[in-house]
Amino acid sequence: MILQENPSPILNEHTAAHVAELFRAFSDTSRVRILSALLNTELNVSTLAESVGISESAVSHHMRGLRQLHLVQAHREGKEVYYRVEDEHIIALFQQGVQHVQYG
Amino acid sequence: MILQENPSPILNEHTAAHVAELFRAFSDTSRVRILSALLNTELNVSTLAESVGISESAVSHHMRGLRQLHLVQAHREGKEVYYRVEDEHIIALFQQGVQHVQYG
DNA sequence: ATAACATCTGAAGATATCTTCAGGTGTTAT
DNA sequence: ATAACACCTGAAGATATCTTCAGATGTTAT
Repeated sequence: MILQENPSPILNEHTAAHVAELFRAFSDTSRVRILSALLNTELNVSTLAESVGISESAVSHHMRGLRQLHLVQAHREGKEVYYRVEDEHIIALFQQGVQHVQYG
Repeated sequence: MILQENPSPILNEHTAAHVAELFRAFSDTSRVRILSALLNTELNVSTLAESVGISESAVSHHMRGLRQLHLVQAHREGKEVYYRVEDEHIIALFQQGVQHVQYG
């Protein structure tokens, strides 16, 4: 007897909310530019602010959100705080979105 | 002479905006649930509304946005309109986000 | 043509988001 | 201790987003 398995039932509210939260992290132009700058290297807040063209305060707010979702890691070096993308999985997810836009 | 190539410069405003727009499509709990329901099959608006637990009007609004981004395709069958995910690339991107949440 | 059903649409209100501003914290040098 | 620099934070205003509501459009059957 073969049990009919539902191939992928609808996500429950709780899981869906977390998935939405993850994608929302990538859903802002400034954050996308910040993350694109962090793909290969780690950078401090001032550098990010200058690269993206927004204030250091705005960068800081964005980084807090990304940090809380464990998408980036921060570490202090003297007066400066350097950020880098947390892991390769995040980079792959982000780049897949970029690729869809560029070569999709 | 070897030219130093910048491995991945920051995305320009225009491209970043498009990437953000793509991810924003996946950044809402209801849309995540809608898309999760559409992973294996195509479904009409009433079915989606019932599955997700929102009004048909709300579903319709969401589908318009997804359609405009070419993330889903619609086709009418009599009185009903069936939606399906546009292509495998979109499915892969979405599932990668789900996986990060579930096993990440 | 009319009725019933399925879907779509624009407007409106509640809520969330993003940036700026003003000031706070942490670090280093004098 | 003070100053200078880098970064963080909460509040506030402008803007965007999501759902609901009321009504429109499209389709099928009678």
